[in-house]
Amino acid sequence: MTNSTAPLPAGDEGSSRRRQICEIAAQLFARKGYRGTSMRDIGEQAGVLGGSLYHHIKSKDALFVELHNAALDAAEDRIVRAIAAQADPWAKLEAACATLLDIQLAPDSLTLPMMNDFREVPETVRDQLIARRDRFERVFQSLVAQLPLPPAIDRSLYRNLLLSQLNHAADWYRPGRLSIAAIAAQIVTLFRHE
Amino acid sequence: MTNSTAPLPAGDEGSSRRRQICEIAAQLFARKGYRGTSMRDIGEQAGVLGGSLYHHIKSKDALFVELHNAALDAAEDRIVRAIAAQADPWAKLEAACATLLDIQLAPDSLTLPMMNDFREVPETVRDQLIARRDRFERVFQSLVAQLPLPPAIDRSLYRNLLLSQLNHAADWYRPGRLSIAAIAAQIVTLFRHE
DNA sequence: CCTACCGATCGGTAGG
DNA sequence: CCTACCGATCGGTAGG
Repeated sequence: MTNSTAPLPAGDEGSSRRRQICEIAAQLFARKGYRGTSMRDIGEQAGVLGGSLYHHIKSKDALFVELHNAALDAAEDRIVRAIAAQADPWAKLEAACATLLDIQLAPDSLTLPMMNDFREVPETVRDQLIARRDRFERVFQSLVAQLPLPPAIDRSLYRNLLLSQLNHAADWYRPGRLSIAAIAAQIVTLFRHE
Repeated sequence: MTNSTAPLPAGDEGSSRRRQICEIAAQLFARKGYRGTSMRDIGEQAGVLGGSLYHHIKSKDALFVELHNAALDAAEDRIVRAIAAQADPWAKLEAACATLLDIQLAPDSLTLPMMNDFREVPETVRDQLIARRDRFERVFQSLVAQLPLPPAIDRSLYRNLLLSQLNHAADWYRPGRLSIAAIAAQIVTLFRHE
């Protein structure tokens, strides 16, 4: 499982160059964060000066929101498909976890590492990111609703804990020791209570 | 349980004013992050201009490292004491989790929310933070080593997952619904497998 | 602790 | 896509 389908929006025109810039920007944002990435950084990777990028994009804010939402669209799509291939509620959960983990940990991931940057981002941007993320998390809400959990477990907390676990895996993950699938399996083992 | 003992280093001289500045800085760093907090912001809260702070501190970097390490010292101390009050390995784990969670979620927490800022920080600073954090995590390493876990569970992964869970709780936690102790209990329930 | 400033960097724009 | 620049902000310093 790799992350090769680029989660980038279809450009409106002159789109091939624009896509290239978006890919570069996504990679930089993912690696160095919103504030840690300057327009000049993006320009440098693209072989132009920072100011020249404004022919293709409206603003840094708008670019980030666009990339973030496109990444969540792609992630949601992959996860929904992975879930559909399973029948058992626990199998569905594991498929969803393995897919999200794969997205978060893929070495070429231009996707979600920026999902947790909320504090780094201007308020107007933050509101848009949170709205999209909340929608994304509904997939997991419905997944958790179907689990035969013991009544003592709080499902809302359970969902938050699981998502937090998956979304921050890149903080501690180092390639080589355990496979991503093995990690997903261990997480689901931990969360499996009935 | 509150977080009232300020985790701040003893000043060398003129220390009362210095302590005050450190408290203000810790609060701002915790709330807005390393890059999101300017020396001028800290000065404003302290009633002086940004440049005036340099009479009390050497640099922004050094201030952040100092606050971070002092916070970890205080956290480690509280956790070690909480563990010592318990005999059973699972009870020890729950005491440690409840304490760390309390530190991370205390509304007046000037402590660890900055523990996860690693990407926001200059490299030389990052290395120092990581070294101190690794030492902190040894407490949990020994805690996990004492648990009667099923052999299928990877203890290194288990520790990383647990710490990630506790350290990022502030991302989703909203006061009012579940108590911090209740959340800690649910986390330990999830992680309890034998 | 302030005034006054430094060199660097930022997002963004005008005008070609 | 570049040149040339804007106003703002940053960490930090000299000199008092």
